[in-house]
Amino acid sequence: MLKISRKVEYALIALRHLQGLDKEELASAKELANAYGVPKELLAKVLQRLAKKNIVDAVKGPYGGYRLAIDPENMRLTDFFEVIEGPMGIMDCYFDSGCEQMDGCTIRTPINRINDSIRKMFNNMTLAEVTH
Amino acid sequence: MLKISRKVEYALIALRHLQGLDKEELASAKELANAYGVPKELLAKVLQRLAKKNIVDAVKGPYGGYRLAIDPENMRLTDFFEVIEGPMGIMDCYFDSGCEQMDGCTIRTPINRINDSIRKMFNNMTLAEVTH
DNA sequence: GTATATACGACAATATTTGTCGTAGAATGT
DNA sequence: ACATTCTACGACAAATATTGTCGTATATAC
Repeated sequence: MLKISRKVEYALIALRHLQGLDKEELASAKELANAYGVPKELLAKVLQRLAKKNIVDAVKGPYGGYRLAIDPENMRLTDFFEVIEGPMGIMDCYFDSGCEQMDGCTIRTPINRINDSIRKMFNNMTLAEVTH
Repeated sequence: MLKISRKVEYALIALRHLQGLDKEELASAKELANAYGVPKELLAKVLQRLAKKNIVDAVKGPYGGYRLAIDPENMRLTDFFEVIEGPMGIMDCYFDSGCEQMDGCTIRTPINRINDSIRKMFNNMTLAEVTH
């Protein structure tokens, strides 16, 4: 329960690496995958996702790769997580969904309070706190 | 990400119900399952787990069932969650495990900080806050 | 002894996550 | 022009985890 996914894990590792590079310096998916023993294709996909949201810049072609596009100090952990996975909630019914028990469910409200607490917590943390 | 499981959900619903009963009054797994439209066998298993940990009392035989054995005010949410699922951590490497990247992993420390924050949060909440 | 409940392990079905593959497009160097 | 090396992206396969079911044993009430 309450696990973060590999994708998030890979993203954090990659970002931490990018953060250590000189400005403008690039690292390719292949490079990163080799360096950390992580499946290249999957890591690439995660990076593509981050690129789409302008968290990293992607440079195509030979000598291409990725570089950090934002200041980790200014990125809330909530937002970061939600770029990679969907919306973050301790229960599905928080955001969607075809839950049948809508009426019989007696714990929705308290559960949502927990949800809010977690969100609040992640809202108060920046990406920098994880990537160092 | 960060979802609680059905099992926990069912447990909370059941406990909330038990809390509404008179002291000594019992509710059977069947009753609860019907009342909330939840698979009986699974709910039963969860209740058995709670019984084993003396969170509820189990009474066998006809007219048997379960009743609350603790005061929800005195039960940390962390402990409750961990009765039903295993140890709670945002990443597996927190508690076990056969993670290969032990050396290459650069984000273990910060991730553990997050872990601790979540645990701290749940430690400061009681079961009563969810079951009302 | 029969009916009804918990206890519990084994197993099946489902859903989710993780990982792989194939193909296309963009930039670079020859 | 063309080969190389990278990103982009969708489709699919494999692995894992969750959820749900079933069978059987045991305790209790009547």
